[in-house]
Amino acid sequence: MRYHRSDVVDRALAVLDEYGLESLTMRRLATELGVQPSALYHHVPNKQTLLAAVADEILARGRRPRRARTWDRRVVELCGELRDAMLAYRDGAEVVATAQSFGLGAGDLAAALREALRDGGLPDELVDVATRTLLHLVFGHTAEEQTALQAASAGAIDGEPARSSDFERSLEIVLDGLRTRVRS
Amino acid sequence: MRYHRSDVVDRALAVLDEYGLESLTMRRLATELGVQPSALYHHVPNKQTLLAAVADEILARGRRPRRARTWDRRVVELCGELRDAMLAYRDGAEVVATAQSFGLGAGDLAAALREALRDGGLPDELVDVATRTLLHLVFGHTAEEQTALQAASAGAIDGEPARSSDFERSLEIVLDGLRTRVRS
DNA sequence: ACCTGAACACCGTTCAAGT
DNA sequence: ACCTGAACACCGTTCAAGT
Repeated sequence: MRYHRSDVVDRALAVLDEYGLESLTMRRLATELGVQPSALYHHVPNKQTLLAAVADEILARGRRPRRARTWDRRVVELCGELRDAMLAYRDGAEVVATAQSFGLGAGDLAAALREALRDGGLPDELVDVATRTLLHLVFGHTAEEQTALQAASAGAIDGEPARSSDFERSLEIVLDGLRTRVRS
Repeated sequence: MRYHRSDVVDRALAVLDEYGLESLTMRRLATELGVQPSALYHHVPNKQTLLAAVADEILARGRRPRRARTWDRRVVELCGELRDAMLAYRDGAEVVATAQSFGLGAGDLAAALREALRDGGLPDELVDVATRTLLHLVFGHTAEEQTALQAASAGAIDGEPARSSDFERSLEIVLDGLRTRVRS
């Protein structure tokens, strides 16, 4: 039973998806792998790094072809890819958002978003702000949506069901703001 | 040395501001109050509730007169109040954002935002989405800004300094999107 | 190179008992 | 009403030692 780093990350993602982030402990993961907790530190320097790797894996598994031709359709496509990737795993939004807040992860998506905005003719000094605005929106909305979804599936249906169309509508508001600033 | 709930919350906020969220443990707080950990459970049912109360206190201390007359200036005023309130305490953004994600806190600000948007003539079906969009933006931006500020003050100046003007510019993008939809 | 065993320094929470 | 003392069931991480 000799493992590599990728085995540890894969198993961590499986534990996350089945039992949730609060159950994803180093000791629990070790038990799941049939190994002592200390053995994990041969593959990963610490838990934070492991979670960043899990976040990257979530994004990698959610990758899909990007075929939109106009800049605004491309933004919708990229934000949708990010949202769907996070929704595909339990607590995915929280894991990815936290990792990204430490400066890790989502680098590829962010770069692709920036490129779409630049190609669309958004002034250079607005490209970075707009990219961050869009990312904050996707993270914030998806985390809220996932919490609501998981609460609902756990039987606690309190308040609004947080409809999925809200995401698109929120995105459209920001896109309208961006269109105002695109050189014609 | 007999305490009330407000003493516990106040001391928790002091510990948060001085040592950070990761140091705000029930045991640490108990030591700070000169009391056994178990004594805290007389004033608060659990740590999550305590953190929600700390979040509310942060927002309460950040309250300021609201005097803007137009709906869009009012939105800027409210978002600025929220941001400044969170920035005033170490890890404030994370604490408030987390508490709000559990459906607690920021209720007053959210209601005021909703009111401003409705008064501004935004269609009813967009008021809630727009409010959430604005809140996600403020939470996301402020958390990122605070992380950068704290990293910078700790000596680690990596990457961009996350300029404060980005917040206003991000807000303006969303406001432009909203203005598109306001009935004239 | 990868893992075990044992330890260190912690957590949040409960509960009987005291005043 | 508020607190102590003691316990329960955990954490992340380190490090000498084994193969």
